[in-house]
Amino acid sequence: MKNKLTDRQAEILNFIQGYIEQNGYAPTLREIGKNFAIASTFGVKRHLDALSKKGYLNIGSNISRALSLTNCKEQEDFPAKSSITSVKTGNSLSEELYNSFSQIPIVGRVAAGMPILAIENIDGNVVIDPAISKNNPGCFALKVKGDSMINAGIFEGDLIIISPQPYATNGEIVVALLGDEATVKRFEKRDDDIYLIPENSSYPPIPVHHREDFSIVGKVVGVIRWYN
Amino acid sequence: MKNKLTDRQAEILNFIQGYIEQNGYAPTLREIGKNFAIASTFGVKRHLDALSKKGYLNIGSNISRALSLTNCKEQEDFPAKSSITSVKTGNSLSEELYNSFSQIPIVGRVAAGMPILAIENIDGNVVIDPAISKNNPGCFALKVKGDSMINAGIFEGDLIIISPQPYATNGEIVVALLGDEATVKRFEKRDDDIYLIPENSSYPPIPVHHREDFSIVGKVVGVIRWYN
DNA sequence: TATTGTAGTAAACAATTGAGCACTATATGA
DNA sequence: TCATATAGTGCTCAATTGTTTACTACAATA
Repeated sequence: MKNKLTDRQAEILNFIQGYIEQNGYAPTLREIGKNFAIASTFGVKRHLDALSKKGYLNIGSNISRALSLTNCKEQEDFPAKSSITSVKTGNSLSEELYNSFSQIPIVGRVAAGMPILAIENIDGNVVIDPAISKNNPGCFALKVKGDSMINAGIFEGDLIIISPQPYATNGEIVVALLGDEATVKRFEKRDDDIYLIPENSSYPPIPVHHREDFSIVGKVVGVIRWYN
Repeated sequence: MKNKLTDRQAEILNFIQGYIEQNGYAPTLREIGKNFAIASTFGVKRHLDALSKKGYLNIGSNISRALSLTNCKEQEDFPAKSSITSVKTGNSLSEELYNSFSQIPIVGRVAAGMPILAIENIDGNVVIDPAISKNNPGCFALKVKGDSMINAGIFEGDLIIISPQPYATNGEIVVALLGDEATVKRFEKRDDDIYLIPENSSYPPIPVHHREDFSIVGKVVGVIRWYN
């Protein structure tokens, strides 16, 4: 397992496990800190984040006492190195989820250049079905602004899942760059002319075949919407 | 322990147990209230105090999410209650499928009775963001048929995520049973009249206030669509 | 030398969350 | 009819608690 814990992290993980067993609920950051003489909650938090990133801990964000161990932990007590096969079969769901197989970044803002691929703009992460991310390596999520695709069932605030690719075929919904701006549109090629077609009768198709600042970022492979 | 629980108390105890199993930590007063349409935390708290007094629940005072079951619960569980209840609470279902992660069942077909809760109809599973299933314990997915909600961005073939609850508030999108049929509609209550409103101008609102075969299955908390 | 990862402090902030009070309503029995 | 238990609303309050920013320190390493 590549996710090795530091001594400190292992200690803390151990403490959390014990605390939960004793009390039936998880400790707070401050309680953990108190037990390890860590005065700042931030110091504790970074340990927890590390444990989470390495797949040993689930953390409910912004939720009190929402720590729970993954199934990883129990196995960890004996340091036999596990093969790929056992990782795959064992209790692999949690591992897969945390190995960025199905946890993909949400790119919040879309600005100049090719910022979609920049790490700076990441707004968070969302877990999607592993079956999807497996078929679309490198995929990421975008939060939709505007209403140009409502007839295609893509609304403001929706998350769209993008599979990066520089091309598209007729009828596919794509994310494209037009100069500085990134938009979601339906891709349509007629003869030699290429159009980006909004799925909203209020907006006209955009001819792009003559534009040099046009490029395709990727194909929209999914839409996710959460109410509230 | 001979301290008998009221129906309400038993329901709530059950919910807490399920929540903890699914999330690894206990719900808040408000989360419990939300699931039982109890608006005031005080209403919830008194139920919990009763459960505690009767020996079914440990409550950490002034501590967030510090509910844990006593061993009482498991022993007295489900005396001879109906099969619906046990299916619904999903001890068999959720324990295996949910595990510590957010894999929820997809209910394929919707037919007579209350088949949404029957195991037979399960069509597969889908992984959703843990943040969602955490807030909507017992949620499941449905595959949409028909076009009555296209203006709300819900298309044929989409997966909608349902949080089971027998009530709804104005404007929410719900899955409701009308006799043998289950449909997705927007819930609207005007004075004493209740309507199920299709989000498609081709269809008229359906008045249901006088119908005895009407019931609400749950609230639509999310939509997921995958393009081939 | 510069960079990266780990480890920690201090302080401020905002959201979550349990507790409490006053009040209403309904059903059950004595 | 009166008391009691159950069930709920609407509200306020204060404590708990996770998050974030800015800064320091040390060891390993490229």
